[in-house]
Amino acid sequence: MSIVAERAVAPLAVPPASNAVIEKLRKFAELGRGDVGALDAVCRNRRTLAADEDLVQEGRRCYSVFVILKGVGFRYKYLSDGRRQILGFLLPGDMCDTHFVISDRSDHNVTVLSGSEVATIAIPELKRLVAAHPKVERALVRAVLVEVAIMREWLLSIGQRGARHKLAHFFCEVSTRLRCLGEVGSDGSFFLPVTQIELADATGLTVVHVNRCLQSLRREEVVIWSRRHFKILDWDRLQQLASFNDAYLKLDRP
Amino acid sequence: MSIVAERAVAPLAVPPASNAVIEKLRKFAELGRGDVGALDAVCRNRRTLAADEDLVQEGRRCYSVFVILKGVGFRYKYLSDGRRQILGFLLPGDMCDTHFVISDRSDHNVTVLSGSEVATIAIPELKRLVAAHPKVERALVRAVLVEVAIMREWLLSIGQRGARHKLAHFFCEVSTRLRCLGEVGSDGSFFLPVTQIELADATGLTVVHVNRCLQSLRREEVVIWSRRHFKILDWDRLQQLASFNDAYLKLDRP
DNA sequence: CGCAAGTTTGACGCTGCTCAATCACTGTGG
DNA sequence: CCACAGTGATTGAGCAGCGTCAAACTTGCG
Repeated sequence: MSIVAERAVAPLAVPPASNAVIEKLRKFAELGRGDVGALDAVCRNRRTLAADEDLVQEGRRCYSVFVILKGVGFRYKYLSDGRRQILGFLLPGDMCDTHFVISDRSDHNVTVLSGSEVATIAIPELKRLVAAHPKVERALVRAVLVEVAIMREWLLSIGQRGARHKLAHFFCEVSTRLRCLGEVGSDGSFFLPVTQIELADATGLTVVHVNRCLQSLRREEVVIWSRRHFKILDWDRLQQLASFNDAYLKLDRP
Repeated sequence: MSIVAERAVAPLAVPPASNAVIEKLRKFAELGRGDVGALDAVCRNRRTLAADEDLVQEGRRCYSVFVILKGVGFRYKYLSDGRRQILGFLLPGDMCDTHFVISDRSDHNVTVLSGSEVATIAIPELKRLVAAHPKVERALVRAVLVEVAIMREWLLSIGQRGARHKLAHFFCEVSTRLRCLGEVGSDGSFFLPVTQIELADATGLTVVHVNRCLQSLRREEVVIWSRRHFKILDWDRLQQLASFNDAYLKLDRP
């Protein structure tokens, strides 16, 4: 039973000037040729980051926003005793902290995992972009709304679900989001470079307990994993465990 | 030791046309006379609600937004097994679901407590308002940012704090927000019409445990309460228990 | 090869949950 | 005015889910 996905991406259909952000925002609004061009231009300043390099730090002033082009990032916050809560994951195409357009301070940290690629956009540049491209602005606002909906679902999950159910929900959400990006194989496998430590901090559990729960999910042949590669064997069961409904991840264009 | 506040409001300083929303948004932007007038006009359609009447229901279409003028409301979400998570509280001046401007569906419920007064604003009316009054729009966006910051803090709290600390944090946050509204007496007392059931659903604890924790806080003379009236006796201790920092509730105007 | 980071396992016990009963308060109808 | 019901607060007993501590093991990497 191999865990590794056969190449999930479909490179054929991708138009010349495209990247993860463009693909994502296209789902939220009908973008014109000019919109796409402007988005592409604004993502020109790219870099690949070392693991655990913070993009944004609590309390610091920020003069630019970031877009994940490749890899995974997450927001997090510390408690004074050192406990950490992960607030949400950033997948390719996610733009973080668009709110710096209004406020230049952050109340939380953002980091990326091993060798992710991000684009840096200066705030004035972003302002010009949305001013000149109302459809892009609309799409960005929608993206933010989905992000907040995800936070509500996390509150529900962390507050009310039991440990196995929290993990099940996490896998449902992340794999659904990755599937939208074409990064889940037809066999339900995907690559997610998070450690059990991060899984723990995201769900409000301890590493030890996460480990045991994962194993029980493996024993029941729901999810298996091996070195950051996960594979969902029984989606129905997983969804049922999580009482997962993907509605909150989508925003129907009215 | 009486719990009830001596009248905390200062009716003298209030200008003729004002309400909770105007007061709140004034903290986020310098509003002109026209802005205030428009806000006042838009809040004309008021009504007082029966307890536990839902303003918004999950999955339903919505054609208007609501503003809390008096009283308390909250957002919540159910799990399929009936467990409920409260996602956040709405205090006077809070406008809920401004995002209906973009999407007309809600993924969660909103309700108000006993005899709150709300204003209903039709979406097109709100759109006209923000289009004609950029300062109001700016203030509304800021209000949303603070709301999201509160959600992040709740994720941290629910995920990482212990029971007593969750409650302490809850009291810190709510009393700080109420203080901004002038609804906390100089002796630290305030009226908050929530039951221990709601406290439990907000913190992800059970009623029984909430009760025991509250009592331990009372025994230690940190907080006391009696029929919806709370009084913070030892703010420093409470803040320390919660490791509370009010920064996330404020947005410095740059 | 040897270290560092992450995973896995075991033993133990506390925090917080469940179940269940009682008490207190408020509003209702007779 | 009181009996009664409904809602919320309080208490107790018992227990389990999850955390803590600690150690061994596995994998990646210079």
